[in-house]
Amino acid sequence: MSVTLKDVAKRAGVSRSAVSRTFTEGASVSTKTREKVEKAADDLGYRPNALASSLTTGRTKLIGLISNNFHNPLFLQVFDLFTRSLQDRGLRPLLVNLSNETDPVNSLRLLRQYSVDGVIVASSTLPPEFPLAFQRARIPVVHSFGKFVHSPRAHVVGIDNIECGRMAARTLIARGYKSVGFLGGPKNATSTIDRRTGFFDVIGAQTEVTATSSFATAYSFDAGRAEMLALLKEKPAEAYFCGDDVLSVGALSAIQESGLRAPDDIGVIGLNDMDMARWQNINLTTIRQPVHQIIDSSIDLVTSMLDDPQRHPEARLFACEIIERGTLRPLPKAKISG
Amino acid sequence: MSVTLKDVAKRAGVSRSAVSRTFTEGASVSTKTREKVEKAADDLGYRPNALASSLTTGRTKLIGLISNNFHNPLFLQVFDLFTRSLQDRGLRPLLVNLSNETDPVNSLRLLRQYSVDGVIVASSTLPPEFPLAFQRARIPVVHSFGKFVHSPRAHVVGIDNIECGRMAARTLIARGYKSVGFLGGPKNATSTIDRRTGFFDVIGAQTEVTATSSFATAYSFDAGRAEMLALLKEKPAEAYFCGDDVLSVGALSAIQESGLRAPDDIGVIGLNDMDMARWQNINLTTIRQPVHQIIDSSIDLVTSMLDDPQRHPEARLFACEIIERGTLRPLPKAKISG
DNA sequence: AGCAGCATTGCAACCGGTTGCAAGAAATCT
DNA sequence: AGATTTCTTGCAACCGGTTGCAATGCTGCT
Repeated sequence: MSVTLKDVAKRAGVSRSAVSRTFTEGASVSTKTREKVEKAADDLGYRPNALASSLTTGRTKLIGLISNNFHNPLFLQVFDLFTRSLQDRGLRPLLVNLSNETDPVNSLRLLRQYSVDGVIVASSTLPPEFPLAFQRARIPVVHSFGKFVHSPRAHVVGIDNIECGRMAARTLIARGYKSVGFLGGPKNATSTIDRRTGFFDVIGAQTEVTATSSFATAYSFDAGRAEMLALLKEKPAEAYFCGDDVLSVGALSAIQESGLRAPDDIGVIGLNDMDMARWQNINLTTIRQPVHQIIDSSIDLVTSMLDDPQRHPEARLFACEIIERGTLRPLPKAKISG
Repeated sequence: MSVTLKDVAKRAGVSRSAVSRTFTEGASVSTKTREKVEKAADDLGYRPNALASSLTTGRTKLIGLISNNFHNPLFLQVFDLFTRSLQDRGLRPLLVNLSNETDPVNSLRLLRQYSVDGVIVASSTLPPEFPLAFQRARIPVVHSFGKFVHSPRAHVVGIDNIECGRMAARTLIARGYKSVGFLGGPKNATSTIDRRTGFFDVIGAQTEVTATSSFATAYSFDAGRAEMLALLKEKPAEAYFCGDDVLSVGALSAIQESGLRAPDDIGVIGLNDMDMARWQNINLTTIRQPVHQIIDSSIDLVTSMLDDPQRHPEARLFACEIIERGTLRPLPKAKISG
């Protein structure tokens, strides 16, 4: 069938070990044998079988990439970056889609059977307990886009959702909105809870600003639209902080469908800065998650754990940034003191 | 480190073969040994190492999933469905991102090293030659979303782009548009070429309809928008068939930004029916690709090749469907004869 | 009881590699 | 040149499983 070590060894007239060594970084082979072997390998089109070697080396270079966010446009970027960065480092992503089941046990079993070197859990909606199952199995794990906690039990890298809530609130206040709303995702998602907490941290300190909060049933267009339509039936706030960009677009759609306009009638600020947010016909003001850095950092962490499995759990936070576009009214002109 | 066959064998007081056999479908083991082994395995938390067994069985249950479409929202659905369907059949997707390089050689090498059982190339922009590299290496391969040809050299499943072009043309004609345009993706993409061919097949037969064609530099929002802005500077057609939904949304954005409206001033019909197309604030009339069926069929094909590697190459076509939404003017009322 | 026939089991070889070890070859030193 | 050190190399065992084969145990039959 396929060309093996033995075939190359025979053709080159050397032992199997010699062939193995020519293909092993830093092993002791003379230039003469190396050349013979390389010639034979080239002739035969030999490539070492990564799986067979993993048996003795204990390294597969496979990284489990687990996610349940297959409906959020941001995650197309996320997958793109993850797969590219992993590839660039000689690692291969083994993708696990958690859409059906949130049971870590199955995916753990699966990834153990394939002896992945490490696991990246890429999800903002999975609880911090999820990655712990991998940790207990001694599999290096990083929770990417996970919830920040001060003393994490497993590595987590992401943003500070509480701080994002604060940023959103400050942004709305600075623009002079007097009645504002929080439109979150699912009530029990940690990201929703944290973003809301930060939002009310700041709003609560403002006596002249009133705030409401409501929750969409999912981080989806439909849920955002439905929730906003409901809000529009009552007296809506002047501006909303939506817990996510897709939610925001749903809300914007509801606003437009009701014959209103953003930002003139109602302001909206999202979170994520997904690719579509910058599209001119959406033009969403939002809070950008530094996706690129989160991903690079996650991969750094997981690879560093390959060398040092006992590495102490760490939480890495990245700052977010307000991206000014067209769905919030502009800042009032600064008063020139004189 | 991890629990192996030997550990279980020792604890159960049987040979390693006995353990192996209890975990092999259809092997001969007495109920008594099976029970002993299962008990021991449970106690120890044993799971067979899939990679080790692949050495002797020649099956890894790994399927290479290769794509270069990490910027098209449709592909988030595609990845979702592929990963789920593969998982449901006990197969694991090994994802390869071709964004950087279109060189099949590297990915071929990589996937061979991991002895994948089969490969699915999921891309509408890669040439039919690409999958052939895998075929030559005797790796079962299916080109999903690939170009239809009558005597394919490798399995291909997708839609008939020529027919889609025809459908688009007929749809525009039926709505009474007299000047229409084809707004394609990259000039040399096979999908663009075919869609254009079909479109002009039908339009060319109509004497009273005039048609133009132009090409965006990529299947992207920006490219679609840029191209439409350019078209709007001259005298634009009454309606456009855009080679893709993202392109369509870009075009729609350009139309709106120019103070025009769809469908009142200019009609647009897309292709794909990505998730966002149905969003109320986009509401794109488009041609739906039966993504679900294409994917299921692709997996069927690739798995059937595992059993019969010599299976004759086959092209599977799925019919597309016009999805009526709000970016084309309605059909004129049928005349009631009487 | 004796025997044929089938099911179960362990041995040992194998899958495609890696690696510790000792022996032989080459290089360096005195 | 001879002694010593360092490089190379092949042998053989091993990684965690699978599987053909022959030996054994069990069943049912006459």
